[in-house]
Amino acid sequence: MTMTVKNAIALLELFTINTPELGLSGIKRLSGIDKATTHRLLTVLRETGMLEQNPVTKLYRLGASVLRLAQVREASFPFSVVVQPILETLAGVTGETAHCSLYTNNVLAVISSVESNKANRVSMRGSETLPFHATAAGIAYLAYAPSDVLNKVMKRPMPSFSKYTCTDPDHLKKMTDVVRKNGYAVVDKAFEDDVFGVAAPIFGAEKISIGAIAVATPCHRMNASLEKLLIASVVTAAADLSQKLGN
Amino acid sequence: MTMTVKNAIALLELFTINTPELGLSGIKRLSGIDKATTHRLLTVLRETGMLEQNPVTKLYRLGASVLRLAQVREASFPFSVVVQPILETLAGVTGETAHCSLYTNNVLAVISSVESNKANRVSMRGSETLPFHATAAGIAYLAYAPSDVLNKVMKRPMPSFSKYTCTDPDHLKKMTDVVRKNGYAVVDKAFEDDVFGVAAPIFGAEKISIGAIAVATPCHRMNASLEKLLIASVVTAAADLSQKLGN
DNA sequence: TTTTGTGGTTTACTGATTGAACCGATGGTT
DNA sequence: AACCATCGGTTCAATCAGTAAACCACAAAA
Repeated sequence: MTMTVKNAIALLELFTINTPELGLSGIKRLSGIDKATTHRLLTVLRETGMLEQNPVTKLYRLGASVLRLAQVREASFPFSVVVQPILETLAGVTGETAHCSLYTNNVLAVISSVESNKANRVSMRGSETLPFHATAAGIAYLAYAPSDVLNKVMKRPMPSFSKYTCTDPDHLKKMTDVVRKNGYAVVDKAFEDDVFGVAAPIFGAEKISIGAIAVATPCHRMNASLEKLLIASVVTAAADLSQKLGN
Repeated sequence: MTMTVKNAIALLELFTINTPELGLSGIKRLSGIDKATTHRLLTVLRETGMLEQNPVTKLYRLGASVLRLAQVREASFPFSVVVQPILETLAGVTGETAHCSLYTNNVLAVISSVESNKANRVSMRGSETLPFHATAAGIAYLAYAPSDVLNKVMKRPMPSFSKYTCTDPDHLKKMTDVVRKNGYAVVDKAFEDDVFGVAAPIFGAEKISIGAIAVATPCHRMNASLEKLLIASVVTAAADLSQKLGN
């Protein structure tokens, strides 16, 4: 139902850091929506300021309206501004890339990240949304998410990103059990080869997770003592954030 | 046409800094849309992450999706991050409240502002969008806007906010002529009693304005030398911003 | 008990949405 | 120059998704 609105929002979601500008044909291709429909949706989105169109290249990009909306949200429910220093501390203490993601639209959206200053580090460019089943952040989130979210994820296909990706629903469920026991998630090489991730959930009201805070390290740098440090730091950071959010 | 999407976006625009959380009935009241329709739109917006709902109070608020969208836009077309220091300088030099707004959805949306640190100052709280005909920012923008924008504004009713508000289309047009001659706009007590505003347009591609940068002062503090300072500072700031935006 | 307020749901009807086909322009190939 | 593939954008009849009125359950007040 209400496919029209869903389609319109879906068009907005096509714009990413790697593809910040798109033309009509590209949008049609990516969305799979009929070209005429796409064009009409784009027109409305342009008229409402959600999108802007470069008059010469005809390419569309996200408009000023999204800035205003984000501003309103930040003013009433500060997040980015609260997360930023926490991530900076986390990245500083661990020396690795730290990021924070929130549940939206059936994925985890990376809202903020601070990259390690080591030459060999994990970059978040191109990872704006994280799959639940293949990332530490995803597993950590799922462990404390409303139960229907976990069920939905288990029902949907779980694409494999590496030979270590968990693709079995039962296995996934067990991993969340472990997280609930430990309070954090550790995932090795499941999303990207050579990336080791540690994450802990961040809580909204009623002990239900709303996202996760995580640290990602190149595998070769991993060892037992670093792992200990990462876990302790991430757990602290997540608790700190949850508390600052007033929950 | 495509009223559905327009309505959906309109619902998002109802959330403001002063009313960051709204219930179904309130949204229905503000939007004038049928309750069932409103509810279904809200449901879709919630499912897509544009809105979140407090499970206990049932109130809706803007969701994490808007943060992600804003992040994408900022990454590809930095604005807030570029404007911020310029506004800080502007507010510092003039000692008055400075703000920057962009054209969206038939209004100027205040994207960023830095308030004066004087006790008696102009606050931007509650002024998230500015009417064209009654603010210095609006006039400055209109003077260099695509001609159809000015025509549209002149055709629509121009509500009066004070006894000095310009409500005559011809008068408005003349004001924009003056702006084009001077390069800046000066508007006295037209939007709020006791507020004096100076603004200059900021340019995108092709010498077409995309918004404005402005300074607002309590009237009683105004005098000829302060006006000179404001004008010079605003013009400089706007030019600086336009140039930094790469146009 | 009745009224008025929430948030939320169901229904038959209808008008808005859809998508194949089309258009004109642009740019590269042969 | 003729050709082909794209591009962005438009048309219009068929149909399907959205609408609005009425309804429900609950809570607080009168």
